[in-house]
This record gives sequence, structure tokens and C-alpha cells, in this order.
Amino acid sequence: MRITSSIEYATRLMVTLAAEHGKAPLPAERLAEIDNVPADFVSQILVKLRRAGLVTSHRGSAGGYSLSRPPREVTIEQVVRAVDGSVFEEVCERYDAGSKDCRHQGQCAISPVWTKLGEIVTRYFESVTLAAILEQKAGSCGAVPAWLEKLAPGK
Amino acid sequence: MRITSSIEYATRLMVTLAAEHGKAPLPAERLAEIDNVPADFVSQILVKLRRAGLVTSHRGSAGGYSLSRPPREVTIEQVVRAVDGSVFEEVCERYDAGSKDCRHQGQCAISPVWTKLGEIVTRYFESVTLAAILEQKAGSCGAVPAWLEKLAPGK
DNA sequence: CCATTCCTGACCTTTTTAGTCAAGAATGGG
DNA sequence: CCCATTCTTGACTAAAAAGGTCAGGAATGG
Repeated sequence: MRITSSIEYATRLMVTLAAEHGKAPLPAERLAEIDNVPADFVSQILVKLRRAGLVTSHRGSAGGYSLSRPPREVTIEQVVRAVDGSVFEEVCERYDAGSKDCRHQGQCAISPVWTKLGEIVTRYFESVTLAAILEQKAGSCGAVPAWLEKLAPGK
Repeated sequence: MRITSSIEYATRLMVTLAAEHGKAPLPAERLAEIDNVPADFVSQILVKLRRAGLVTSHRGSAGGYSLSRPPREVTIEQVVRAVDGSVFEEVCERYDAGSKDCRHQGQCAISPVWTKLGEIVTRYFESVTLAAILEQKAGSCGAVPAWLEKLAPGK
């Protein structure tokens, strides 16, 4: 399982924009420099973020991108969904869509495992805001959350 | 984020073998039929599971594969690791290995998010055994675990 | 001794990822 | 009103990963 470059880059961009929230908009090219992401790729990603309503663009000189909402109202879940379309795929659709011998219908034992994993990942992403990431030195992001500690290790 | 076919298929195979645990070994071709997985692909996956010590092979007629250990001692984490090498990639290595302008060194704000996500996924997989999947109708697998309920929704 | 079954590694095709590029359209400072 | 700046759109491409196939060989046990 992996984090794609789109997700990694989009998160960098959003964190940078969050740090600049309230100030002048940042041009895409400037963002590319700051976050060390290929310039043309940055534009592609920003388009997706804009279409998802997460950033606002301003054309002309002194234009650029800025956050549409304050950092504490933007979650990683929103960012991931904006660039990848969804947080976690529907496994059943992928492997057995419409087929009679679907292993995920009715008595299927495995399907709930993937479904629950998707919930867990989604909920975690929903719990992390850009503001929390910016404040991580205070421990609001880097620390393992209490609910995670409660999960008994397997075996 | 997605579950690869190797993971999905390997899990099917392991669950099927778990149901047959204690009985005669199942040939790869038979497993392919039961689980609706391409026969040649099944062999590839079984090799990985065997090298990881999760299944045992027996050659000759009446040979086949069987679980090396009882279903309650095998977790999804072990299965995923066997076929994919790891449960969750190291994001930092992927995008900034060794570079000076790594965004994940020192003051990096994002790295802990991916690290924690990896922990969450790994711990969940460790908490699900083949035995639990087989008993899912009794609710031991399909139900959302208590610790997940405690996570406050984002926003 | 031979049918059965596993073993190994190379090979191939398709899809996804990760970018690149070019032409155009809006904006606003001067 | 002009023009440099900046975003917008969509097509294009190269590389990697996923997903699957194949052939030849080596054990095993009936």
C-alpha cells in the first residue's frame, strides 16, 4: 500500500498554502520551488484542488493560489479525495463486479476486512487538519492518538 | 489507496486453506477453481506464501498445499507482508531519499502523518486472524471494533 | 516408472503513475 | 488600452507496477 506522488505533493502544497493563509496568493511556480515539485505537475495538482473547492485561484500579475478556507477546516481526507477521487477503493467492485461467482457476495468472509480498513483510513485522514500539521511541534499531529493505543497488537 | 490482486487472492487462498486445516492438502489447481483465481497466478502466490512459512507444500500425487499453522495464529498482516514485501511503504524513502532538500527531514510536518497511517493499517491487519474471518458470522470480524468507534470524525 | 504436483524463472500485456508540453484565455498594473 | 503575468485545458509520453502467462524441470508416491 502506498501514498502516490499526487497525494504527497498535494499535501505539501496545502501545508505551504496554509502557512501563508491570509497573506498574498502564491503563484504555482513559486509553490513548485518551495515544495520541490515539478512546476508543470504542480499546476495539474492545483487544478484538482481548485475543482474540489479547496483552493482559490487569481489570474493576472500578483495572482496565484490561496486556501479557500482556514487551515483548521481542511482535512487530509479532503485533499486525498480531491486528487485521487476517493480515499480507498471499493475492493469488491474491482475484482468481482457483476460476476456470478463473486467471492464478495452473500457469504463472503473477506469483504468486511477491506471495508473496515477503508473506514479506518478514511477516519484517520478526516481527523488530521492542515492546522494540526502546522502545529505538530506542539504534538497535536505527531503523537499517536489515544484510540490507536487501545488496539491490541495481533498474535 | 488500493488492495492489489495478489493481496486479495492470497487472502482468499489462505481462508480456503484455513477452512480445510487438518484435512488433506489442496492442489494449486483445485484452489484456483474454488477461489476463482487464474491457475498459473495461484502458483506464483503460493510460492510466496510458502517462502514466508505460511503454507507447506507436498509434491507427488495426493500432494498440494496446507496451512503451516492453525488459523488463529495467522494474521492478515503476515499474508500481506508475504505477497507484497511490506504492509505500508516508507514514504520518505520514496520521494526524498538522500536529497538535501528533502521535505521529510528535521522540521518536516507531513512525515508523521504517513508514518502513523502505516502504523494504523499494520495494527489493524495484525488484529485480524484467519480464524476470525472464518467465524465472521458470529460477528468477530465483520463488526467495527470498539477502538475504531472512539475516533472522533474529522471537521 | 510414470502420472501428479510442485518449482523456477523468464516473459508478456495492460493499467497506472508521473510527468511534459503547447496553445489559449483572463487579469490587472502601468 | 496594452502586455507581462498567471492560470486553464487537454493532449501527449515515458517509465513503472500490476496482473497474468508459459515452458521446462524436479520431486514424490502409488
